[in-house]
Amino acid sequence: MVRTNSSPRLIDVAHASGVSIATASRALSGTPGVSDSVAEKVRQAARELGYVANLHARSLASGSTATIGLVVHEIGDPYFSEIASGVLSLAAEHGRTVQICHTGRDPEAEVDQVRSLVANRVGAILIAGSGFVDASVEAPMRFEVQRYAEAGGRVAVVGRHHLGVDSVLPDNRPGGRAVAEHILGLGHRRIVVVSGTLELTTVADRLEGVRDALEAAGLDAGDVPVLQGPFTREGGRECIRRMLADHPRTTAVIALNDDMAIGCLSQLRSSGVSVPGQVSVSGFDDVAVAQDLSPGLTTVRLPMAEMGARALTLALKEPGSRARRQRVPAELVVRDSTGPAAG
Amino acid sequence: MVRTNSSPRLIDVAHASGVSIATASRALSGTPGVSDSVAEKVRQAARELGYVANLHARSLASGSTATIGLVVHEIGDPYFSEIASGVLSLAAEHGRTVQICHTGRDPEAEVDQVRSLVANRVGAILIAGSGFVDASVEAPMRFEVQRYAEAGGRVAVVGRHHLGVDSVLPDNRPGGRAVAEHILGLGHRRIVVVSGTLELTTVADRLEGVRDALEAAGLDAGDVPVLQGPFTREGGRECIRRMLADHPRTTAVIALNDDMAIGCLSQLRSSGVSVPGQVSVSGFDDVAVAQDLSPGLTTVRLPMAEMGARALTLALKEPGSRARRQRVPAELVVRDSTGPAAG
DNA sequence: CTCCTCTACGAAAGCGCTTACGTAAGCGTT
DNA sequence: AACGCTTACGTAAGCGCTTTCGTAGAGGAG
Repeated sequence: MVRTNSSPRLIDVAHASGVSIATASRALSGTPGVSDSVAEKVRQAARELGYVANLHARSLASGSTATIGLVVHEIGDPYFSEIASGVLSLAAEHGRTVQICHTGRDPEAEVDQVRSLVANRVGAILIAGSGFVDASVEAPMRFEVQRYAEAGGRVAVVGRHHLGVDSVLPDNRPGGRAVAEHILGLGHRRIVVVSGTLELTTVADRLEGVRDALEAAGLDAGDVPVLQGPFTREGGRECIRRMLADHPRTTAVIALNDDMAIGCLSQLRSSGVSVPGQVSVSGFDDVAVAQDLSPGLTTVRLPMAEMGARALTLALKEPGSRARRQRVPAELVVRDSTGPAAG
Repeated sequence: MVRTNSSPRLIDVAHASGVSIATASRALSGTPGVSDSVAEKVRQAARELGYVANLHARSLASGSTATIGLVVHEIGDPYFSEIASGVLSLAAEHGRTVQICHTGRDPEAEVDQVRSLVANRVGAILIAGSGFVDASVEAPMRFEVQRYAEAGGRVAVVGRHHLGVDSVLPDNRPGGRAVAEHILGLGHRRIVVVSGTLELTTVADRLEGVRDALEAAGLDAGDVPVLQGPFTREGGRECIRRMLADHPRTTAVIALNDDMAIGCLSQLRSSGVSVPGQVSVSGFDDVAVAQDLSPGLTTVRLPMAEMGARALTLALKEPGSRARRQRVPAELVVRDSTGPAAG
């Protein structure tokens, strides 16, 4: 913390304007019970002194903070940075500051981050990003969140179920179904799914949707290989290399997020496979860059920034008696990376 | 803030372990002067009670915070989100939390954000992103930063001069020169620069570098059109439309950041212009996705995450007697979006 | 045995605010 | 004229910690 020896305190403002510290406090925070003339005098003095309230003292005394905490897996990932952007913009409108933590996709780091936010006594905690299918991995997180919520803290999550708090949930399963139907509708039958680890609920849900479509089309979902890799561009490249080796006759790749899809496009290009001529590729999320790729990426649009903003709105509202859920529709966006199945 | 009625305080830990609150404080914060046996007893009690220190109280009492503030123009922009990622990772290692503000590229919002960080008494402020050429726009920011620094606050900036504080400065000008030399070396002479507003120092510096190369090659820099637009993908698209209309015989586009370059590629593709067959395109920054574009983007690499981390390191160090400057080399990365000039 | 030095701890004074409570003044009622 | 109500302010008690200072007891030196 800055040595505040030089920075004025409330009492300095009070002296300068000839009132008590209590009146000064009320005048500056807008609490009623101060006459207009006095309030203006105080504000004037504060301005002249360059007074800025010490938020730590304020929080300690009042028992409330304007800070909200946001936990993301990796801020460098466009999916999360777009969510963060939505949160930051709305938070600024509400005069609230946001503390961001990233976990590097490590479930333990995640719990640590939440604990540290609790220690900071933030006013609300927002958690973005997939949860884990394995309940035992999810349990410590759930515990921490519940304890915070019971103590009166506000929590909202985006894209995560099972935490027992308010949530903004994208239609992952319907989205998966829509994109798979699109691929099937183009006549593709030799399909491969490129996926992050199935331990993530997001991945599992999207895959579920893909399977729904496959089975609705009378196919055996078991016949469609699911290649797993890191949920990143590099993971996409890796999966394509495996695909080219093990399933060379594939005509369509359904990647379960855009990052992997971008890696897929990149590797296919390096390997001399034309898209969508020989192989069609689809993604999921519609990150900003998806439309500017070549070919433009067919994907499922999720309004990330809006999802972040909505989560914040939920967290700022009075807590309901039970956890609220907001579904966010997923919309298929067809661009140039998918085309009719070759011969 | 969470109603802390239920959450244990230091005094509860002290009682539970049969020591004074002072000893409990020392034991938990690792201050010497407590016997090992007592310290362990206290830690044990804290664990059992699920005690987490109230950071506001701690900050108020000790006059120091573990929080550091980071100001970026737009967190959804990969340039900034990669810097943020570097900062967050290193901060986590130091057990520090990061409060991120984004300004939406509005100089006034920027100053407000800094003020709010000061109010929060953060331990250090990091400012990422270009400054403004116009000194009068920059002045309020400079004033705020100086006041904070004089009060003992630590500030570091990345990619910004003239604020009189420690800085991490990418080699924008040499980078601009390098990429322009590359383009010239490929035989291009009908070149267009696609640029953000010249009011940003980053833009001005890069452009300076480009001009250096042009003049070193014996060309008149005045003959090379500089198309300005928003420093975004959409800006890139817009500039290409203008270029196709006004300078149809152009063979090379030097975009001053990757975002614009991506927009250029996108618009050229929609307009049926082949890259690099008819027109070569280069970018600047080397955002993560640059290598996965089609064609892979020739650009100038800046180690964004490292720059963020370095700025944090500077801010965490003991303040020097004078502002330190760290230069970060810019490295030309040649990929597939640039090729020999046609005919 | 006295004196001094350490060490390990407790008492208590804040850090800079907010806010319950007390009070004086002003005004309308009965 | 006495009473109550309201408004506008001041007094002071904390919020939950850290840290200075004081002190009791242990141990060594003289």
